[in-house]
Amino acid sequence: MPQRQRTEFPSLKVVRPKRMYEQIAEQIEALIRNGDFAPGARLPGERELAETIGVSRPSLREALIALETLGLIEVRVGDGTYVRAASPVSAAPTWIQSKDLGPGPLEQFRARRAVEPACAELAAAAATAQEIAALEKCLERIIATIDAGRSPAAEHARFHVLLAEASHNSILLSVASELWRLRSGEMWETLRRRVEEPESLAKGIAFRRRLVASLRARDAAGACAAMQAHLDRVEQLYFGPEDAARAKPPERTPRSRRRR
Amino acid sequence: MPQRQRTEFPSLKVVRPKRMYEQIAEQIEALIRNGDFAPGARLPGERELAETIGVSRPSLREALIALETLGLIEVRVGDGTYVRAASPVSAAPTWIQSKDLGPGPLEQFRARRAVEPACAELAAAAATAQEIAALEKCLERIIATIDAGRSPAAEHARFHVLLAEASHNSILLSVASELWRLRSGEMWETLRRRVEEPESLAKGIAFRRRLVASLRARDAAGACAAMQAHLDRVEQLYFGPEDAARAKPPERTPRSRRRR
DNA sequence: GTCAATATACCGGTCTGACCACTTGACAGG
DNA sequence: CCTGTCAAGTGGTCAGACCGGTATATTGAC
Repeated sequence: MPQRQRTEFPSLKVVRPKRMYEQIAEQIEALIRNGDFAPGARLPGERELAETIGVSRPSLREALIALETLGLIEVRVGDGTYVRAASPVSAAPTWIQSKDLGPGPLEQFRARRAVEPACAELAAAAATAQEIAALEKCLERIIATIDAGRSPAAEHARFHVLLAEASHNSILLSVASELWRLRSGEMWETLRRRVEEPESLAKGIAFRRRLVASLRARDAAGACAAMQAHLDRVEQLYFGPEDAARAKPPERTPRSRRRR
Repeated sequence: MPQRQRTEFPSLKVVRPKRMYEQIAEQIEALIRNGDFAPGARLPGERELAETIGVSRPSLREALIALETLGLIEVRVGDGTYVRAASPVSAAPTWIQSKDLGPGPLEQFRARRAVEPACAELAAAAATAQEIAALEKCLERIIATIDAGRSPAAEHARFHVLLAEASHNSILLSVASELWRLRSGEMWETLRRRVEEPESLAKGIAFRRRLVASLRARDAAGACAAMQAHLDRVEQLYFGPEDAARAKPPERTPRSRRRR
């Protein structure tokens, strides 16, 4: 049962008190993942559930809304709350995971490696003239930024997100957006310096020119290959040639630390 | 301002009434994305904000919790609500997008095509013995389910999610989970029949055996190739040989229709 | 008997108003 | 100048109430 965080001594504060709705949400998610509530099953009514857990209806409601936002449950007005079909499949602990620190650089890069060639390939087939023009415009802006002596990191990100848009695939787009969003974090700051040298930047521009040309020519294979080559080069820069896809052991992440 | 969904005539019901908290969340997200509330800025107090928008505090709270769950804001107890540092990159309208109908089957499949070979490749390098054992156990369950004359769809999904887990890449895992979750929706019901014929199911089993063997042998290229071949075959079944990566025009999706 | 219209019980949606716990910052005392 | 205290403001939680929507049992007509 959720415990109200007591403050026996005002100044003794070990952990940040978990809000009621978080505790309830975790508890319900556990029940769902445990199979106590099967997919498609109907949860007890809000009033009943609240009483069972021992909290007020507003608090329970907040938890349900969090779970609904995460896509674990579905609330039907006037009917009831149902477990979404998610459970047998997604073993990913949405709630817990969404609260923790993100993946590391290498992990991000591996995902890029999977997604971006596909973006390039699809974009070659699906991109509209406007989208290609937008990519070219972005490329010009990258050049201008470099000429001005500033870091083109943001423009680079924009270029790749535009490319993902041009693929007309919403899933790839959302993954690419997320990857480049993560990449703007501080973790990459130091890594980035290695790439931001004149020679490397010039190669980046050449690659992007080649890519845009492939898109214009509707050359899917060429676009894909260009992206592959680019990622090969970047991987060398970032992670060195030894690389070797290290398989770290499961790595217990204690779930205690929180962002802030 | 949010409008209470009126029912002028009981039987005239055009759209499903949007719940208050959804309207409020959209509104606040729009304000954030518009820059009216800059990252790091503090939102007005709950009481004040509720009065400004013209809703009750509980409703406003529900909206804030939804936005917090999505990671757009951060609530500090006893202090206030703050806008999280959203990057300039992410153009993805989290809230609105997450509530809409998902992408179509072909779009989903294209994403699979990008993600799953990478999962197989990485898993060959990173999978632990337990994870490979779990995959084998799942494969056995698939066979048992087929022998029992039932559809192995859920087990198939589980197999691929387990594979994604074995890749030890949280991003690929979350994408794969999402893809297979979408796939359990009704949209695929009819499509699926084509694949669920004895001959096809047998090929699926053979592929999975081959894949697991590649993992055991730490043969990344082999695992990747097996997955590629499998996806080739499945693509034929689902979308026919003509395929040809049609570049549908932008396709205005009116965002009106809702699941259910 | 079958089927459609209706009545009703149940359920989620929303609101009011209140009290509690926490954070913060001003202020008085050392 | 530093420190401990206190008060104001903020989010957290609660209880209870009423509303409208949904599903189902009921009733009526055919």
